[in-house]
Amino acid sequence: VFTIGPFSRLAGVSAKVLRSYDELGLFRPVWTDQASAYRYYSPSQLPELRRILMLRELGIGLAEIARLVDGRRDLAAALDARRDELERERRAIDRRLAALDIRFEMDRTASPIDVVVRPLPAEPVATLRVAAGGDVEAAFYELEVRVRDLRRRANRPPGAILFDDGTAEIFVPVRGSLPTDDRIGFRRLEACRAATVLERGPYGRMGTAQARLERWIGSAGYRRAGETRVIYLQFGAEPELRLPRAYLVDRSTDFVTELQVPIA
Amino acid sequence: VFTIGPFSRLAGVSAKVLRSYDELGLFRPVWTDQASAYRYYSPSQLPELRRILMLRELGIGLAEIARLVDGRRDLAAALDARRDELERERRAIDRRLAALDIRFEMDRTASPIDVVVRPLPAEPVATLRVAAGGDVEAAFYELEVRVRDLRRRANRPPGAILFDDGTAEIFVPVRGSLPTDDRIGFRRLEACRAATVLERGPYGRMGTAQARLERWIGSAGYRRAGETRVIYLQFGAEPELRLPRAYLVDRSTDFVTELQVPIA
DNA sequence: TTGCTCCTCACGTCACGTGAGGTGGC
DNA sequence: TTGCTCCTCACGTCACGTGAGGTGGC
Repeated sequence: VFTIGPFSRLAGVSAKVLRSYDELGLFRPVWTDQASAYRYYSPSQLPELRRILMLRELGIGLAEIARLVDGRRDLAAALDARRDELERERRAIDRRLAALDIRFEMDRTASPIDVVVRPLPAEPVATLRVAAGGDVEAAFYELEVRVRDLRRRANRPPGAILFDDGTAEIFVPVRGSLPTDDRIGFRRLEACRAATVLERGPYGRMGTAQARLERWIGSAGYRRAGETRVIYLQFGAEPELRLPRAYLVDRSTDFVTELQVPIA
Repeated sequence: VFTIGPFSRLAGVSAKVLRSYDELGLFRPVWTDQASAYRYYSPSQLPELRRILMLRELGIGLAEIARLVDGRRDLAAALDARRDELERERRAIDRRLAALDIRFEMDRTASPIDVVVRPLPAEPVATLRVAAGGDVEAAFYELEVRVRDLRRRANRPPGAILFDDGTAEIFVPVRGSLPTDDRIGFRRLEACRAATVLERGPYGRMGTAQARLERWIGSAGYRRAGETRVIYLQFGAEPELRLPRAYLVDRSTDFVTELQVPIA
C-alpha cells in the first residue's frame, strides 16, 4: 500500500483530487489510519480510478460519475446523453467561430456588426397596416394618437413588422387590451429567440444592415423563424404624442434602431 | 430614463447582470439616485451595452471585455486570440466525441476501453536490453537482483519500452544514479503526455490491447511521439527480490498492466 | 393605499488549485 | 534528528441565479 503522494503520481492525478474523491465517496483508500488520518491506497485500485477518470475526461460531472460507477445510472444511456451534449457544445463553438469569421470579413468592407442572439419577451401591441411604399410616419402618428387617447400607451418602444411583399405592420406597445376597428388592430407579439443588431443614424442604411444580419444568420447556422421586426429605440416624434422622453432625440444621427430576426 | 427592470427587458439581460456590470465598472447607469440608490438607464446606452454582450457571447471574460471597451487592449488582436482558443476548444470536443464513438464501436466486439490521456513524470531507471523473443522474465530477475544489491530500488513499478523491431528495454526505477556496465544501463525516462490504458489479467492479451490503443489514438486525432511503454502495476515475482509488496499478486488474473503511448 | 419594483447582502454553482498552520513517519 | 509528507481548514476561481429581508415610488 502507498500513501497518497506516491499513489497520486502512479495514477496521474493530484493528491487533492484523491482527498476530494474520498470525501465525496467516489473513490476511497483501501485503508485509513484512524490515529493519523493518513490515507493508504493499493495499485489494484487503479482500474476503478481509471474508469472514473475516463468519465471525467468526457466532461461528466462528479455527482453523475458517482451514480454511474455504483450502478444507480445506466452507463450506455449516460454516454449517449453526453454525446448529444457534446454535439450541442460543438455547434455553439462553430457558431462563435462563424460569428468571428463574418466579423473579420465585414470589417474590411463595412462597419463592424455586433449581432446578439437574445430572447424577446411577448408583448401586447396596437397595430396598423402600411402598404408597400406607404407613409410610415403618418401611420405612426395616427396609431400613437389613437393609443394616447385610449390611455393605453405602455412605456416600451414602438416598432414594425416587415413582410416579404414590402408591406409592413407598425405597432405601438399597450397596457391591457384594446378595442379594434377596421384600421387599428390589437394583438400579442409572441415571445421568441431572435438574432438582433443595433443600427445608429438615419433610416437610409436600414436595408444594408438588414442584408448583413441575414448573412450573419446564415453563416452562424441559424434559420429564420418569423418576420423581421424593427424596434425604434431613439427616434424623433411630435411633442403632442407625449411619448416617453427617454426615446426621443432631435438629430437623425442619434437615432438607434434594432433589427430583430426570429430564429429557430 | 428607465429603472433597471424596463431597461433590462429592452436589453435582453437580467437586472442582476446590470447591477454586476455597474459594480465592475463595465457598464454604468446614466444616473444613480443617491438617496434611493436606484439606477437609471437610457436607451441611448444600448449600443454600448450591445458591444459588451457581443464579446460576452464569444466567451470572452468580463475583465478582458472591460479592457477592450475602454481601449486598454486591442480588439482585433483579442478576437484573433479568442478564435485560436475556440479552435482549441473545438478540437478538445472532437476528441471527446471520437473517444465516445470508438467506445461504442468497440463495446460490440471487445471489452470496453478506458483510455486516459495524462502526464507521465520523468523517472531515473536501470535498464536492460532484451532481444526479440528473448526471456523477459529472466531479464527482470537479473535487473532486479542487481538493483536490489546496489540498494537503489525505488518504490515505483517496473516496466518495459517496446521497440518496433521487436526488441525491448526493460527498466526498474531507481533512486539517485547508478553505475553502468556492458549489460545494465542507467537513464532518465523523459516526462511526456501519454495516452494510457489499463489491462487486467495475464499478458496474452497485451497485443490486442496495444492495437486498440493505437486505433484510439488515431481516431482521437493524436500522434505518437515516442515508443510504447508497459508498466507492471500488479504482477508476480520471486520473494527474494524483496519488491514492494503492494505490487505483488499471486494469480495472473489479478495482474494489472498499463500501456502508455507518448503523444504530441 | 396597495402592490410592485428596487435596494443590498449572502449563499450556491463546479472541480479543483493554492496556500496556512500544524503533525506524523522514515 | 531533520526534512519530507501528510493532515484539515479556508479561500479563490467565474459569471451569474436565487433567495432573504427591507425600502422607495406610482
